[in-house]
Amino acid sequence: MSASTNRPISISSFPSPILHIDCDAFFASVEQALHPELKGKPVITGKERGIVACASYEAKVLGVKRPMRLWEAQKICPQLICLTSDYETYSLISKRMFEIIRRFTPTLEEYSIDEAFAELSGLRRLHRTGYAEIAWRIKQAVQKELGFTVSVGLSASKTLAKIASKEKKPDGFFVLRASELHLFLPKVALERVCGFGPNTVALLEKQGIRNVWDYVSRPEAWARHLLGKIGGELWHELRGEAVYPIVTREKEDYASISKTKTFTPPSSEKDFVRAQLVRNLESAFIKMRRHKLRAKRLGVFLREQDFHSSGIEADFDRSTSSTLDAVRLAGELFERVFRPGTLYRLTGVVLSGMEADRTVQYDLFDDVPKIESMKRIDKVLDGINELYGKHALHLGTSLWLGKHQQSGLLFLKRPETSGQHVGGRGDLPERKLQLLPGETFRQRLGIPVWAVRI
DNA sequence: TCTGGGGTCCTAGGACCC
DNA sequence: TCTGGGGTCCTAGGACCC
Repeated sequence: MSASTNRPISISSFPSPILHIDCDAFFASVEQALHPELKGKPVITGKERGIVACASYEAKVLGVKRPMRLWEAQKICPQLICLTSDYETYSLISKRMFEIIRRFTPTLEEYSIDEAFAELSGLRRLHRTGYAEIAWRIKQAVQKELGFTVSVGLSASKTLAKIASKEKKPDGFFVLRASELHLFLPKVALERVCGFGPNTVALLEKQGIRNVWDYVSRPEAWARHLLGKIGGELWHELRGEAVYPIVTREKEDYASISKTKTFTPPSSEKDFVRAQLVRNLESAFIKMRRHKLRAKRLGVFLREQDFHSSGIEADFDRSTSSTLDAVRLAGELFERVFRPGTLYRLTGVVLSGMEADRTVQYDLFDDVPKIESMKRIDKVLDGINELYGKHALHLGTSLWLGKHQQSGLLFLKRPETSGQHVGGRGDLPERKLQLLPGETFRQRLGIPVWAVRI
């Protein structure tokens, strides 16, 4: 179908003008704005993870992409400047951007650290100009005050505005009127729709859908049947009928916290994989406690060499913020997921059912002294780890000790902190504790390890 | 895109209950 | 009793996003 034969979708041109603003290479741009000597140079962030988290346009031009491995990027581009991510600064700049946009319109959604949606309806009188001009002024204000470019799209729905902002990236400005959709959408590839991932695109192509116009030309019922709820919603959004509202209230808390880690080479060694999992569990709990939350539910998953993953979830007896509390359940779930002989490349934990860790409601059967003691242990643990680095003090289970794996012990791997005392109640049989004196670990691992009985 | 890490939401099918 | 129909809740997995 050629564009000229398409009939316009008959709706007013801007029922609710929606702006999407998207920073260009955000992390790298912030670095360049803050350190002018980096301007015009190929810069990436993500050094601490060994991957390219964000590449400046100068780097992109030279073929550096996300998430390329660092050594690969440096091979392509020897003059590449690699920086450690500084999320605190990025968040600060992000907040400033949102504040600038809020000077123009209060209806703002902080969609991600470098993206926002805003509603402009009703603002023409206030600003004494048209929607496109308001959008242009917002772009100019942000760029002037932050010192880097952003791309702006203006259209009739969030989905269309997002397509529009990508249209001329970087430093883009694009107004997509609903009255022009029949001319524009035939040129838009399916994968440009936020919500159409690789699988959906493949499915649509099998149905003979080759671009977004093809999609919106089919009946809504067809879209809903093929792709479910989201299929129907996007069908409307792409026709300029806004379905998704601008969510102005700030996201208050996490719905879930997860930690995953890939290890190479893949392993089928059960104790090793379990150690990786428990390490993730520790990290997730540290993060959760930092945000003063506790979780009701724990999920555990393993990813195989071929990227297939499987996992299960279960509830804790009561919601908890204590790592020690969670180790046993994590172990049980692990036993149910782990399949001998399978090569795994990643473990992950997901904490969900989050609530504020304030009011403690002990019920009749809770072991109150034990809960209190675990809370004290966590406090000491977090304190020491803050002082000496993450995982300086950690659970024995997250050390890989081959067949002599133990849980319920904490290990301190810095000799200088050996004087620290961790209080609490022991709940392991005495003989298990005696099996593994610190000296044994020291010999086995060749690093100073201090077992602390709990 | 042969693939890092942290999130959200949806759904099909099973369990369980009238 | 092997035979309905239907509702709700849960769960594992999928898909997608940044």
